[in-house]
Amino acid sequence: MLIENAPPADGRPPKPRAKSGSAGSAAPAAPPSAKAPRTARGEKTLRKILTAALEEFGEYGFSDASIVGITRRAKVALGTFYTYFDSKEEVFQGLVRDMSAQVGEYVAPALSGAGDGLERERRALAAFLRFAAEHKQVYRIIDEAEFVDPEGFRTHYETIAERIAGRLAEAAANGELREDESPLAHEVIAWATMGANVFLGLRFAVWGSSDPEEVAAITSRLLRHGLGAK
Amino acid sequence: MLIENAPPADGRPPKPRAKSGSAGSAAPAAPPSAKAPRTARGEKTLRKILTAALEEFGEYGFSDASIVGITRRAKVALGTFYTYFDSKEEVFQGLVRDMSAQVGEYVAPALSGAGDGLERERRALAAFLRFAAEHKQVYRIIDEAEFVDPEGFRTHYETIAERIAGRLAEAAANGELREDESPLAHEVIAWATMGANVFLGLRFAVWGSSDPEEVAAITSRLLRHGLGAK
DNA sequence: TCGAAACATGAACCGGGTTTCAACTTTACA
DNA sequence: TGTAAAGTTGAAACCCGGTTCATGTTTCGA
Repeated sequence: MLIENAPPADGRPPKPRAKSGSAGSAAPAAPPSAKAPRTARGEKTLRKILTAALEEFGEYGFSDASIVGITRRAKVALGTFYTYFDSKEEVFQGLVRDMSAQVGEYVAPALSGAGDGLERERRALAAFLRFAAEHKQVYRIIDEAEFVDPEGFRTHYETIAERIAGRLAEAAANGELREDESPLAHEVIAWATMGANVFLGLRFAVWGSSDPEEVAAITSRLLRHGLGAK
Repeated sequence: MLIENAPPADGRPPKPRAKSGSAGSAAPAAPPSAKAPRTARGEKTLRKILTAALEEFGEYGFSDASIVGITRRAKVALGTFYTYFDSKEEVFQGLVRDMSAQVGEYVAPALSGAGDGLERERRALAAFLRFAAEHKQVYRIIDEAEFVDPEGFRTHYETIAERIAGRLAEAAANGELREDESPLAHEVIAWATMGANVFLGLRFAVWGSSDPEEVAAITSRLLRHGLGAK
């Protein structure tokens, strides 16, 4: 019986995992390791491929999506794909990092402006729900990253959780929050909040389409006052 | 041509989705459509295959998992697999339904006993976290169901959300909860709670291993009193 | 204008995993 | 004990999509 991710009983060779391209947060698109385009034409083609990949992966999911499908959508030849990416995994990774950043950029503006910490959190959720409704493929891709690009997936959520925790700490320092002595508290609350947001997005933006403001308002009351009577 | 699941823009043939076996909640294991074993020997073999499949999928994920891998673990011949299942997708589906039920059964006992509604919810979360820690493969499989068996995935979470919402309604009827006039409120809160629980499981039980009671306690305070000062 | 580097093309290669199947073994039951 | 049904076997057919590569085209700086 398995202990903790014990190595397989038999000697199955571990899957080579493509090393993550540095990518960083430079240009809008996410060019991979050492295959960045050197030309205006190349730049354009790369962007076409990334857009096509987003659609293809968003529609079919990773394994049913095909490179041919991507290049057909992008209206380039099959081989062109390999001018910019080493493998199917690699585009996917590029996409995950790109999309991850995009969510952040979309939500950021909601964080500035009037109101206390919890009010900012409310606006962040509303923004996130709007984003999810408008970009359902992105949602799917980030979810599937758990399996195709675990590192990217983890980084994505850890980053968000840290941001939330940071804001909580700030609000706490301002005396806006009830105190919770547990050292784990901030992190737990951050992950709880994030999980709530993600599932609300899935249910009320991707699957259904309720008013983001209303959903955010209800959740915000929950976060501020809790459910207990009195 | 299919109506639901609108066809892709181009003429790509829609993936045939195996019709879900009735399965129901009869025997412990989840036998598929019309291939249930008729013999003690068969029953045993089926169980071996299901156990092996759980390990294989849990370890490698759906697409990297292989039928050969499953049958090797189960110590049966490759062909035997097809005595019980029509395809790789079908075992996975069977597993999802099985695991979904298992989570429910594990958590159920925590719901009876002393305490008000929110206290029961706290115990449910603690139980869930224990389950997640002990069955990381299950966690992974249910997550991956979003892509391999969307219907099973959706059913799983809708069922849980309904249960939570039901308990909330009950607690509300008992006057235990602050009132929220919005008609959406119960459902939103149920999904928020569920999402929080799932992410807490991922972070503090699957990835990390914090004390379930502590995590549940923090979350419970959040749910009861909120974060607001005073 | 010219040449080298960047880019584009798509047929063919290739490997691996799913699924089939005909022969064989075990079980159930009269 | 006999035999039909249930179950088992694993080699091989089959399929399919990722990846390669030799050839042709475009870009761009000198």
